[in-house]
Amino acid sequence: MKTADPELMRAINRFHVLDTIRRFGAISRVEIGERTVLSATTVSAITASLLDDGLISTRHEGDLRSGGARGRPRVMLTLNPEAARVVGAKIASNRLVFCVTNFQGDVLASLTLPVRVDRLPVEVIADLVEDGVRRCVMDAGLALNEIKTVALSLPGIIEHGTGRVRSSAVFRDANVSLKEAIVKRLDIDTIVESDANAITMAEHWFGRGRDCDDFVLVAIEESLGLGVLHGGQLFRGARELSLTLGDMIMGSDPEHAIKLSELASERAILDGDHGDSRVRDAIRLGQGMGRVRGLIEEGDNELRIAAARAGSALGIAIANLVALFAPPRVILVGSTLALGDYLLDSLRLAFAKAIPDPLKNVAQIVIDEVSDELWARGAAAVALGELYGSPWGTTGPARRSNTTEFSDTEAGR
Amino acid sequence: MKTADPELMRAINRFHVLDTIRRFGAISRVEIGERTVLSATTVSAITASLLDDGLISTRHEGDLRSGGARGRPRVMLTLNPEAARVVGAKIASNRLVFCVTNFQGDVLASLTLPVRVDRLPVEVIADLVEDGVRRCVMDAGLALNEIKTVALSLPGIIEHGTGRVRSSAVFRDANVSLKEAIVKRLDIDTIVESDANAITMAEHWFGRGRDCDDFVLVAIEESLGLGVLHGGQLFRGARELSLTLGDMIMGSDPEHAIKLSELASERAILDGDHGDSRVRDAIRLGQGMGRVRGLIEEGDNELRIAAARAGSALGIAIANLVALFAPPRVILVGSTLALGDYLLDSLRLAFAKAIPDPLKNVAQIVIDEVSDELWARGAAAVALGELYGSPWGTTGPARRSNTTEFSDTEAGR
DNA sequence: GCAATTACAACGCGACGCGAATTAAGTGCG
DNA sequence: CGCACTTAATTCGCGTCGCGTTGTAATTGC
Repeated sequence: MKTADPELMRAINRFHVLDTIRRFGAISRVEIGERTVLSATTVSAITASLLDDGLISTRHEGDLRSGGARGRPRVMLTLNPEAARVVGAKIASNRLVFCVTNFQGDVLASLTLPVRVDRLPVEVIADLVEDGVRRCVMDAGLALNEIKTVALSLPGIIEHGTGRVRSSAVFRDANVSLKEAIVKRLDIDTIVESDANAITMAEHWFGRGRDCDDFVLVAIEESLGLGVLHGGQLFRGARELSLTLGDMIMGSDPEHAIKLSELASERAILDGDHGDSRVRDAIRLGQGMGRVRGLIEEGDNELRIAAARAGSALGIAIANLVALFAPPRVILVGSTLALGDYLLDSLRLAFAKAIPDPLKNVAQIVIDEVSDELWARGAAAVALGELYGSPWGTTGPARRSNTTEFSDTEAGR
Repeated sequence: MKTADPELMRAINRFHVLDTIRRFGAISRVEIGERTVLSATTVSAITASLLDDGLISTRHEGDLRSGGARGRPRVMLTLNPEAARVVGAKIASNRLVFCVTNFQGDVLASLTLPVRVDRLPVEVIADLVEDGVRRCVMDAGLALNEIKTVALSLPGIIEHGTGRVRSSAVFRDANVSLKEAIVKRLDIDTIVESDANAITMAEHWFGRGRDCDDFVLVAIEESLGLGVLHGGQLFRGARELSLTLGDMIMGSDPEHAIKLSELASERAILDGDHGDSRVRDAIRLGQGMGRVRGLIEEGDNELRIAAARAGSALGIAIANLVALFAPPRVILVGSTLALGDYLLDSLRLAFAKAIPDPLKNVAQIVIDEVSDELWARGAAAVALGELYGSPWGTTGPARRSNTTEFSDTEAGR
């Protein structure tokens, strides 16, 4: 267990304040105090330190209290967007997506490389990633040494701590240290994270989970990912392993054990006899499910059934998750959602049937169709989240700024 | 999020020290410092405060360092067993089990009431619980006002915070406030917890999870319970709902959705055509599975198949849990384990088949057949765990003991 | 009996968060 | 135009925390 010392205490409160500023944008100190339940004194001290470190800046406008604004006006605080830049990336089997963001997660540049990395050797993938990162950083008008952290996200079972990829649909080899390969090439702090966790952070920071510190996210793409946000933080297993959903067994008979991924992954939906080359091409381009939807609408009954079957399986799996985690919200994302109601109707039905009665109204299900860029942005958010928590400045006590003290004393009197 | 203040800091470290003393029995201050990674100074201050509050006591013996014990001998510290007493209880459908423990969880008295509470109104059950608590406390030679907390555990979905029972196999009604009913009768602090969480704590404190801060426990009885220990603490869902396993759906088709409880609960195993009255009677007495094992050994093929089917389903469910939580250990408990290998062979086989390759060696499966009393003791441990964390003494700073100071100064010189 | 060794307590330091008092920076009314 | 009023933010002093250093206590070995 982590030992509790003043340093930890400050780290917690600093993060809390910084995160509050991020979430509510321009916000005054008083309001931070109200939201964090820290005293005004403490908030002042912490914000002074943050200002000193250049992580936030002041703005003397935007006080939007109701009309009669009596008293000393509030000084609004915002993140200093220039405080740091990070790169987030999504590695999928048929494309690499990069984005550079500033300190508050605004996208400065983004880049999609539609290359099929599927089953390539790690070293080759790492080369591609290096290339993408360098180009995207250049596009943002930055130099590589201005990037604080690179965060890579990909499907599969990832050891967050070590940056090892235990297994992934996009990797041929198992148990490779992706982090090491990237650090060797870029010499920048690198984080490797499951793509589901990345998009979970994205939803929490920018999307449908902004107002909610506890939710479960299910990512339905080629792989089936799972992200759990618990108390505002990503829930990682005991060994910092990321969670996956595709390996969930749907069936009671080990002889006929069917994994969820065999029912609900994109590959599974297409694995009728659809050798249709147009569809396969569309999938290469990452628009497979849109095409599939089109085919269903044109009357392809086989695909319709496959979609419904996938939806049913997912509905059940989600009900199982709700029974396990009892989250107030379940967010669904991923390219497979392009199937629309062909997937969702059966999903909702199966969920409703499967969810036990006392948990009926525990979880609200939210569908969110998101862009690839948001996934990459989520990876960036993972990186930023770690920056927010790490100590800046001079291992920094919340010291009163000495510089100001001098000028004040001399000029003022 | 909890705001970090000095009080929280002290609570954490105090708990940490107290818990270390509990786990390692007679232990010196230096050793506590090593184990908690707190400085010797801090440990001294905290232990002084704990001594002051009477929660621990010193013992000038038992220094078991290797032969050549040079230097000032270590003073060993132990919990003061008299510091508090709690009652733990297990409420099952056909029996109530109580135990009174002292501050370190030793059982002072225990009591089993073989009554069928199944489907009784809450008020009646509460009456029975009241009765049992009073009798058990008396058996321990104590008065009711010497009991600090009562912790009740029962199967089902429990809201730990409010003490409400959302649904339980032993309750006829849904969504009742058991805590309230008990407090009204006994006027003692009451905790309501799922029985799976209770036995999880029992395994952590006294059983097969002593050395391990992260594990998953599956309780296989009439109901199927799930306990998750994460970082040394019970993992509770966002709403402090306890987790259950029986509602996990084993199947992909919503039309034929089968809950795990329909395959692996004791009722399910017996629900062949076994109206055999001897078996039913045995079940009433809580020895059903032992009898079933006997019948299987006598050649009852139907039951053998049912047991194997249950094992398979459980093996798959456990594999799913491992895929979700990646725990280093999975502990299996519960009366159904009396079936022995008739259950476990198929369980192991199904688990091995279902677990995805990269997670092959993540989790070690441990079978632990435990007594009813341990469940009740686990409930007591839940109560004690909360006591360890709560502030004692005078909202107590780690003050240097004033009393001792006086006598020392006056007597010593 | 004295040195060496080890455990523990006492003291002082720096940092934290908080409440009360103080200063800053506006609005509104006469 | 100026003065009271109001609210925001800072400063100050207090109590607490954990930690490093120093001092003291209680042994063993020679």
